[in-house]
Amino acid sequence: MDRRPSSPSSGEALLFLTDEQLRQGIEAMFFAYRGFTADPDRILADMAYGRAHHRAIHFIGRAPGTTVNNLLNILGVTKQSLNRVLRTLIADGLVESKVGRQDKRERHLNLTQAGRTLEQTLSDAQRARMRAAFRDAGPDAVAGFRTVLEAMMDSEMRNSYGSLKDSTP
Amino acid sequence: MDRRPSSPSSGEALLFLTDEQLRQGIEAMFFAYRGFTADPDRILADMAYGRAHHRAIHFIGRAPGTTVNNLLNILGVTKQSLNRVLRTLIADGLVESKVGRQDKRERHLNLTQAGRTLEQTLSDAQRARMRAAFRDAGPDAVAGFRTVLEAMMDSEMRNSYGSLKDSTP
DNA sequence: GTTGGAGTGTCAACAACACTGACATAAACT
DNA sequence: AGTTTATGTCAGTGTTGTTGACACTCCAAC
Repeated sequence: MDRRPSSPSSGEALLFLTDEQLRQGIEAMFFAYRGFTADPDRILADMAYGRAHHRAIHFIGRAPGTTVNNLLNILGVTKQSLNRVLRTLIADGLVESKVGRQDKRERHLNLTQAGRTLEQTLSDAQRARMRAAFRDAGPDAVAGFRTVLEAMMDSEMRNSYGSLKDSTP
Repeated sequence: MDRRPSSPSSGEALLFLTDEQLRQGIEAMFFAYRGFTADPDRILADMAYGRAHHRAIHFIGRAPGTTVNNLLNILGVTKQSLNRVLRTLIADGLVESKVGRQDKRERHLNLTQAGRTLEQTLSDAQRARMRAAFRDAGPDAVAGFRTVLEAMMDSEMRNSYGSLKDSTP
């Protein structure tokens, strides 16, 4: 019903995207995301951790000293959900939580040495796959990949993403 | 440690990917996937369904008459997990299951009219976002996006993806 | 032709991780 | 002093994944 054959009509540089092309994009996203999380999932399955722990560790490693509230915004989960994960990570000595100096209500989160080690392990597996995919696809494809992904984010997410992207020049 | 500055050295068209570039790719994937599922998730939250129902409906709509086992391979979950989802969808009259004619062990799955309607609703939301992202990014970026995603899949997934991709010329 | 194994689908119970709602504490702000 | 903000916790619920056990069907070897 929404199907437009690939016959241009106006003078603009419009993209005529068929239903089928869009569905293929959707499925590519589904399968690729599964591949994307497969390696860390395998590693974490052996420990008592899951994907939620991985995400917390990743973003704490990425923005050391971040507050709980900031992490909450990045991850987009409830504080109860995050708290369950953080509690186990702190109890297991992978993350440390320090009361803020200026604002003593805040807790600043950092990875311990053990936390950094696990972060490296998980991240190595995921980066290896990403590196292989990037290498197979070539530089132009990588640029396109990034462009489409950024366009697919919600605007609030784009803010979180952008601040992380710019934080390490 | 793995950090290589962007200075080419050999004659090959190698990509020098810094740790930072790879991390950005990982985060782009994370945030984009959230955006990608956000719209259907919102719609499904009002009904008694979740993302698993969406996936089942999508792939049944995509490959009508498929068997439970085939769906299992595509989705990559246990048959028990899929069965719970299918049971509710069948009970609610969105999917119908017919015993195979040749092999009576198999069940062939199809969307009912109501099922097709829901599939359209969910798919419309997701396609709209995908279309907007594709349009913003441009044709070259779209091609790159697809290339990288295909390279990121596991090989078994690539088979499922490929067969779907080719099924509708 | 019967038996045994492989393939397929179903039911039950459990674990992980998300959610809401309510509440407590401490610090900061006005 | 009263309100807001940041964080943590307890209890309850829902979705979605898991394993284990079991029934039915097919096919092939005996």
